[in-house]
Parts: sequence; structure tokens; C-alpha cells
Amino acid sequence: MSKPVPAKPKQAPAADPVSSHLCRRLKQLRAERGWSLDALAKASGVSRSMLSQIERAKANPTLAVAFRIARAFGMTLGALVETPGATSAVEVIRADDHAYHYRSDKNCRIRTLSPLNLEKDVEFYEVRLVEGGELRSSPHFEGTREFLTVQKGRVRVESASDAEELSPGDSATYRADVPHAIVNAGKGEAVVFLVDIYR
Amino acid sequence: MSKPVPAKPKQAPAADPVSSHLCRRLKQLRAERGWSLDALAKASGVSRSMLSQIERAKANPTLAVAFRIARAFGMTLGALVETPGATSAVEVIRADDHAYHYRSDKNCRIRTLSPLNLEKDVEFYEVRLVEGGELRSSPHFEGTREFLTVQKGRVRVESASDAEELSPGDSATYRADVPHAIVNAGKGEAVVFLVDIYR
DNA sequence: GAATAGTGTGCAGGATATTGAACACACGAA
DNA sequence: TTCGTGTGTTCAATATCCTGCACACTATTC
Repeated sequence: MSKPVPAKPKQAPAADPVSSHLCRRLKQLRAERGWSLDALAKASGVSRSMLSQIERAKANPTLAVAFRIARAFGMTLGALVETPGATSAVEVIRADDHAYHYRSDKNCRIRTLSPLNLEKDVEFYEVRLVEGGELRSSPHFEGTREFLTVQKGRVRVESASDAEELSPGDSATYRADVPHAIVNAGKGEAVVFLVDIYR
Repeated sequence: MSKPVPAKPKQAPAADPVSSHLCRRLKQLRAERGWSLDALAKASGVSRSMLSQIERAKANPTLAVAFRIARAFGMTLGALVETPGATSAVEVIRADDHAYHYRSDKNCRIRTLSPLNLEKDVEFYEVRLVEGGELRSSPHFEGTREFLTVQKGRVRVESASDAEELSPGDSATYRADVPHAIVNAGKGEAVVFLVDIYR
């Protein structure tokens, strides 16, 4: 009947902090991979129009849609919507990671397997941990991922709040832009191979 | 060309894996704190009705709504929607996982050590060559580089017209966008770890 | 120039997310 | 009993998400 509720101020479509953040993130990710809206649409199952609107903060995507987009980028929903670097705007550069070919203490011996003066976006290490030894790392650059395979011994890998136990032959991949650690959880020396990828 | 497309499948309200998961999570969190729907509604700014529907997987919440709910619980969106165990931040490939045996013949056994569905710009392999075995590769994409370290045995690496002999512990980096090969040049089995970087 | 393919955007429309109010039920206190 | 209060659910109405199509624009090729 009558419309007693005219005071709806013709609300501007969407201006949530979530959406306005997602918009920049989406643009960035898509630009990084050189994907077109159409390519992302096909990869995610979300229509071009929707993606365009999301990138312009004109729409407030559904959880299902956001999830599909995250999947298309090969990441979790949290990784898509949350700002990993915003909280720690301080850039931590571990000078000794780059300057030393060898880094040895009682617990841990690291050997560089890739030339340090080469590309900055990949590093290859061999890490030897004595019994009870561990290697704890501050967060690397945003987007850094670490690939690991266990050669010998039992190792526990920790990234953020997650932890996994690995035996010889097991491999793991995890984010390295958060505090992470590699711990010798078995008896005797442990040997792992490590690959760091910067983006 | 024309596509009739009348078959709109009258999609059932909501049965996404995301929503069905969120429903249990929400119920659990709310029960843990002893909150009523009304309390959560006041704390989050989302209506009771909506919360009820979400808990019964009858609706597909918007990102903004999901975000407000997460805030009410004092957690991030990722922590709300992701299963701590299932969507773990560490991806593990077990030593006995045969799905990741990239290729096996009499001469050469290759095992993938990085998740296949991840970014395509880095791959991590373990290669085992029997005595006299070799792995010859056609040129990869331009700009691809290969990092290698010898774990066991003696190996000859060939890239373009260059060749180098490596012993255990030796490492090498070379272009992989030209014909290249890894040859077991010693006695017994040879084991190397390989990293391919696309640009 | 015309044709083709690619980019991102602007619609109309059906589907649905979201809300406030009405509803049914259980519990305890008058 | 009859309130009063709290629980969670259901309903009508609105806002908006989401899609398919058409549009404008830019290159590139014929």
C-alpha cells in the first residue's frame, strides 16, 4: 500500500571496508597474473560483470562468490580478504640471510644452494638441524612461500598457528610471510631442503 | 551460435560448501559463549532472522555480513570461515603419496614436491636416476631457470652446449629454456633435487 | 576503411540476501 | 491460570546480488 518508509537515503551501493579493500586486492592479483576479467570469470565461475562490479566496489559479493574467486587464485578466502602486510607495515629484512653463504650455530647449519647475487625472487637452501635444534624465522616479504622436503629425520613445520609433523620424503608448502619455524622433532640430525619464493 | 539457454535449474536456496560449513561453525561458536541469536544480532548488527537462516544454511551471507559476524566474535573472517584443520596453512605431500609421482620409467623417477594446484611459477621435484639413467628435457618457457642440488651420486648437467660434473653437495643453476639434460655419470643410483622457476 | 578479437562497462531481469514484525514454544513468577 | 520474558523460526517486503546480453573502446589484421 502506502510507502511509509521514504527515508531510505538511496544508499550508495557498497562502501564497506571489506569491499573497498577487496577491490584493490582483486585488481592487484589479477594484474600480477595478467588475467583478464574474462579469464578470471572462466577460472572462478563468476560472471565478468560481477567481477567488474566487485573491483569497482559497486557490489558486496556473497561468501560463495568470494570463495570461488579465492579458489581461482589458488588461495584461501582468508588470504584473499585479509591484509597480511597491513598489520606489520614494518619491513623486516634479515640481512644475515642474504649476506652469509653459511650460517652456523650450535642448533642449525644453513647452506645456500642458489647464487645470492642472482634473481632476488628465489632462494634454495639446505638446512641441517641437530637433535632438538630449530630454525625460527621472522616473516619474510609479503607473498613469500616456502617449499620444504625432508631428507632425513623427523621435522615439525609451524606457520602462523598451524603445525605439521613430517617424516623423510614428506614435503610441505606454507606461507613464509608470517612467523614460521622448522623444528627437529626426532632423534639425531635432521636434514631438509628449502625453497623460498618471493613475489 | 545461438544458445537457447532456457534450462535455468531452479537452484535450491543455498547448499554451498562454504555456507554448510559456516552453519556448523556459527552454532558452535554461539553455543560456546552461550549467546542467544538476539545477543549476537546486537553485537554484530546483523538481524536475528539472517543469523537464524545462516545457521540453517538457508542463506548465503554477504562478505560484509560475514565480516560483521566475525568481528562480533572477535576474530578475523578467515578464522571464522576456515576450518583450522581442514584448510590448514601448511600443505603436506606425504612420502607415500603416489598421486604426486610425476613420471616413472626404468631410468628415471620424478616426484613432485610442491602442490600441483598452486601457482604455476614454481615447481619442486625429486629426481632419482638409476645407474646410466638420464633425464633429457625439451626447452621450457622462455625465462625458465632450473636450480639443482645433488644429494647422492655423480651427475653431469648439460644446458645448451655447456656441461658440468657434480658430486654430492654440489649445486648448479642454469637456463631451462634451452635443451638440457641431467645424466647419472657415476655408479649406483643418483638423487637430485630440482626447482623450476617460471617468469 | 572494414572486420575481427580483445578489453572493461552498462543495462534489465530473475534470484536471493536482509530486515522488521508476527509467530510458536518454553520457562518461571504473579 | 495468566502474564511476562526469553528462546528460535517464519513471513512479506525491500534492497541488492548476480548473470547474460549488449554496448563502447582499443588494437590488430585484412
